[in-house]
Amino acid sequence: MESDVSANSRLTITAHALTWIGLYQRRGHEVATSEQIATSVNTNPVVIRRLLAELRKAGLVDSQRGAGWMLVRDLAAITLLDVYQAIEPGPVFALHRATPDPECVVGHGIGPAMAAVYEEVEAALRGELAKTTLEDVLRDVLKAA
Amino acid sequence: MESDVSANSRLTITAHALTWIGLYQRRGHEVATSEQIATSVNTNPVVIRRLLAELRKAGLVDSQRGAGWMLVRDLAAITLLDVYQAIEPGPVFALHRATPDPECVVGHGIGPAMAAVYEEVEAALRGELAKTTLEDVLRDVLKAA
DNA sequence: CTACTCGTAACAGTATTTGTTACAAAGACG
DNA sequence: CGTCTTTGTAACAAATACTGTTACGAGTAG
Repeated sequence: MESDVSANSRLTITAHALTWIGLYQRRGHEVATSEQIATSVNTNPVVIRRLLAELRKAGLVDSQRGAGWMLVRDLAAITLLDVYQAIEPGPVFALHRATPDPECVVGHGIGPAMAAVYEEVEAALRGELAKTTLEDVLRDVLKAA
Repeated sequence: MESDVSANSRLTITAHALTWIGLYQRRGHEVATSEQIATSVNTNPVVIRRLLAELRKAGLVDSQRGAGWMLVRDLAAITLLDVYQAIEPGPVFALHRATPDPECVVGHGIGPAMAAVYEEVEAALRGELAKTTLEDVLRDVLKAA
């Protein structure tokens, strides 16, 4: 009814996947398959492969056919900002879809004014995401168990 | 191609509308019509009425049939956070759509862990939006002219 | 060769945002 | 009282995004 599916669960899913791989590797395994991860996340393996493919482009994970996925960096060296930037290239806020009336004072100047604000907002958002590493996330997860 | 329409322009449009009303009133007019505002924003009047209707619920503006819209508070007393909260009730990030595997350590603990992070991120976002008033926006707009 | 898994295209279903038309409702005013 | 203006909303279409799903080709290991 008001489940708000507009919001992205991509960061949640991806952080979940990476944390799972990290814990699995820490327990002595080489690689994790997308199906194993998908079982924990409760989704389809293709969803996992799609997201992890983005992370591979960003150099956070690597994969091998017939085997599975592995971390390139340690969990402590990956922040949520790294993950966010790998999977969410777009901004949170957008300017006008259609160019406002340039004859109007407000229509002329509102774009740059709002853009300046949005830049600071996104910087604050990124700064906050950078504070948390996946090691922090795993610590919280294990503490809750 | 890469226009990123996923991002919301609602905050931009609404801030534009309020700033326009504020300037119009400052020039001696009582009310502004949705059609006047829509001309400056370059959109349909119904889009303006829909967004301003949300703001009316939040007590930021008022309207009269056959007349138009007016500010309830001064521009200096309205922050972008006020506007944001009036039109964007949902969070930026969402948790899993389907409940993750509760048998898995990660699946069990990842939800609360990410929720805690998201809460701080949204707090930072709100804090940043609260720093700017519509008076600040109007000042920027007039400075650019 | 066989089996396993990744890599990816293709598609459907759902939801949101935006733009648009249409029309009823409420006031202002002569 | 009748007319005109504008709001208040419903209804609909188009564009976009996200998620889930099936299908199948492409590597790699044993």
